[in-house]
Amino acid sequence: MLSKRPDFHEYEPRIYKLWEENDCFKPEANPKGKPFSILLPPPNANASLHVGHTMYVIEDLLIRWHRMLGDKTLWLPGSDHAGFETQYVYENILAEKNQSRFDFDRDTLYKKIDGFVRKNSGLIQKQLRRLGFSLDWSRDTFTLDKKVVEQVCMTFRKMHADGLVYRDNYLVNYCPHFGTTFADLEVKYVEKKGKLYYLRYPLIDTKSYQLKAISYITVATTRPETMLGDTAMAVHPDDKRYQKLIGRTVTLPLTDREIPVIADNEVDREFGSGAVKITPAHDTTDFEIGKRHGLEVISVIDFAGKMNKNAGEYQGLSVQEARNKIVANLSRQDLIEKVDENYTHRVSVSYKGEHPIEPMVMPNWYIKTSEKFQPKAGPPLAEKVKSEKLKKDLGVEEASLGEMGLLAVKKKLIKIIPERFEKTYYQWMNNIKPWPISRQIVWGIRIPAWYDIDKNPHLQITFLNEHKEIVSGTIKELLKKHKLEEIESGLQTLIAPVAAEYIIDEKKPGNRFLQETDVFDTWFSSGQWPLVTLGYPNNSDFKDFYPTAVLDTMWDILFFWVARMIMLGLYLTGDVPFETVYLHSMVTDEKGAKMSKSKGNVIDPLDIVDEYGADALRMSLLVGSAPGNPVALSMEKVKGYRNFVTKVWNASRFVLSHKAKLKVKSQNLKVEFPAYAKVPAGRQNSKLTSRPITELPNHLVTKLPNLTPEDQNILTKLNKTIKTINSHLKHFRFSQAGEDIYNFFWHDYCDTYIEQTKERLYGEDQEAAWAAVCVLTKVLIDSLKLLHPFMPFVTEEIYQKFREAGLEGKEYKKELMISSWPKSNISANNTLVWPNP
RNA sequence: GGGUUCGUAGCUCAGUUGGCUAGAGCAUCUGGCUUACAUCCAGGAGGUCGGAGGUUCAAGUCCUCCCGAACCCACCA
Repeated sequence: MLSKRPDFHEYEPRIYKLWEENDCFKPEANPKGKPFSILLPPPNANASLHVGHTMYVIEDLLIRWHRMLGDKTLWLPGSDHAGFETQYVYENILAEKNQSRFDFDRDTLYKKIDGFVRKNSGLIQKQLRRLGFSLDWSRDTFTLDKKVVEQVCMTFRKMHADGLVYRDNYLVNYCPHFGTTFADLEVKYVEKKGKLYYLRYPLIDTKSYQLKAISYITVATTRPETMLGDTAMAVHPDDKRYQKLIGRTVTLPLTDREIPVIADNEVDREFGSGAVKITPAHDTTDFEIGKRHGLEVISVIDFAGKMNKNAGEYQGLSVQEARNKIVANLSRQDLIEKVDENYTHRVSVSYKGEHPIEPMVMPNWYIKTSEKFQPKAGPPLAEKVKSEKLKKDLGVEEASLGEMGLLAVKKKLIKIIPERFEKTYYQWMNNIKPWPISRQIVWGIRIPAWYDIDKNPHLQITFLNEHKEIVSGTIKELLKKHKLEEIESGLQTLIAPVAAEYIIDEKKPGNRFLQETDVFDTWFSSGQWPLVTLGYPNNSDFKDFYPTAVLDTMWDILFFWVARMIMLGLYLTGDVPFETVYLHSMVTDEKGAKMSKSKGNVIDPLDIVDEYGADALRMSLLVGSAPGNPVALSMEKVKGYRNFVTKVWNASRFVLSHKAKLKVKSQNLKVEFPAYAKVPAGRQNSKLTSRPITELPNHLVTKLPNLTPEDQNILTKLNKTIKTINSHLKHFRFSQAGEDIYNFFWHDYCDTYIEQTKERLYGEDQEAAWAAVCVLTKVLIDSLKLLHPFMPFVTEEIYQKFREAGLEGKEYKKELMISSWPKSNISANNTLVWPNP
């Protein structure tokens, strides 16, 4: 008998164990079903559960539903090494001990972080279990597992062979604080108040007749210190004020250099003086302009954020110090026209820690995304690509990664929900830029490229010598004083010139080689997630489950992750990695504000699970949320669904108690519960005659002659509900589905139908009571099934109680979670029909 | 600058390809401790669906403009 209130603290862990021990989470539970799979977006290995992860309940909902439909269902878990994020966390720990990454060689630092991650991993897996997630833990994958590293390196090798990999000296978002570059997507902008300096650059040739009235040109800048790297001044070609100056030369103050005045459309005539200084080495726009005009790139800031040797007397100063000194010196020469002290502009900062980004020119590894290519080995693209739709549009034989990614969605091979994100996706894919895949950190998969030190004497090396002192220089110079073994074992960083020769190999190709110290961007490895987890190319999981059915994630990583998986999936397999992309809600606090530590409004989902149970939390996240829109999580809402859990519990308690009461009497009546005796005329020979009512298709049940109009009514409503819920789930309308089953159960079943049966249940007519219990049970069990994907724990617990009480029938599997989904059979005009015999 | 979305009851939001008197939860008011459940039940009040025009037999839903809010991308030297 059920207790008066559900004790979820007691049954939730017990039920999860029951499922796990009976292998319910494995696809082998339905070996003959058609494959249905979802990959859990891998959380950071060292992370603990936050409220964002709880939205994966959508995946559990889909997975549980399909499992009950009889599909061979796989939900595959994993965790991500989260390169930069994790190193960031670890460096903070080092800082507490007054240490930094510079105190260790590369390999030692890697091992320390590895130890840290291993110590902290596993926590989130436990927490995901508490939410009831039916993940197949036997297939758990970590992005630094051997098989993953091997595949990622293989992919890189293939891309290199296909001419998609290149190194370039490009202006990158360099963060001097972390010592690494960031992709554009990883850079944030913050509003900052600063000064706008108006600098005068003296004109040469002022004696010329037309120009004698002008002795200098003024430019406006927020970064006067970069003037040392200026290689031109630019004006708009149509700007009348400067027309005559185009092609002339100005002196670069504080230096002995002379720079040309050029014309470029990028220049905004309205801004400042309409003339702009061009520093290709330290500004994105300037870099582009410099490229167009073939300007020299003079870098004046080094990777530590200090002025370098090109800065002359300012060498060694920090950027800020140099700025002060330069402004003072210019001022002395009367070359500062004015200073706007209250200028608001947007400054680029790293997304973590918000340290200022210093645009820098340095060599990085890139993937070509908009150049057409043709695989060097294996079948040509057009043959390999599996979809006819895509093939047709790829043209005869060539396509770029970006084009393939774009077409996959345009041709509906992948559907994005909500649809409006397809437009955003197109916009991004149409303007796709080269993908920088190298990061200057140690925590990640090291790029398998090797430099022959004899052929590349200019490799720039930083290492810890045997006395643990940092030594820097070119390899050629360093080898004069140090042994190669000493350099290699103490290696921190290696920067190879763009032109450096290298070999791609997973193993060291020879004694006199050094490996690249950059690692792959985390998204390069997680971009291959569907392939590495399923065991591309030969594993049976890959054959069974690729392409996966649904990819569910928050919209903020649509480009970081989803787009990359699409491109890499198509590139390697010729097929899309998933058929539907579902972009779920961002969970906010009850006022709709984003949760953040600084705001102090962070809710720990496990606190909610402790107080109200996992089922209540799950329901709160599923109902009232629309894809792509935020879902506000309030305690009031959770409480409401906790009440619903109690309601389901009590209704079941009611049915179970009457079933128990009946059992004694039914023996007197010689009627075995819940078998039924009466079948409609003409169906006596049916196989169905000896089956319990709870197993019968609803359209048969409603025809039973000993049912009342109320019974018929609830069964009809149940049928309708099954039908609409199927439709909602099929179309990813989880919120609607949840609301419908909630309403059906609470209002139709409990408030209306249960009340209607009381007269019979408490009456004298045992046969009538028996019929009522039959229908009560039938509708309850079907409802538990419909509710199960939403609230797995309480429904399974109740189901187990019914089994203990003797719920008979072949169809009753041991666990509700692997039982079959209720069937509806209602024709278009909503009347019940007989099937053809 | 380019793009997307939102504005529906006091609050938080649903509302599918346009189709019966616009829904839910919470809050509120009235009445009930009826032996499944007071974490409950029965009932009520509360909305000119941001504003104005248009398309249509029919508009919360489609189109145009306006007002207000949020977000994404690019980026200001």
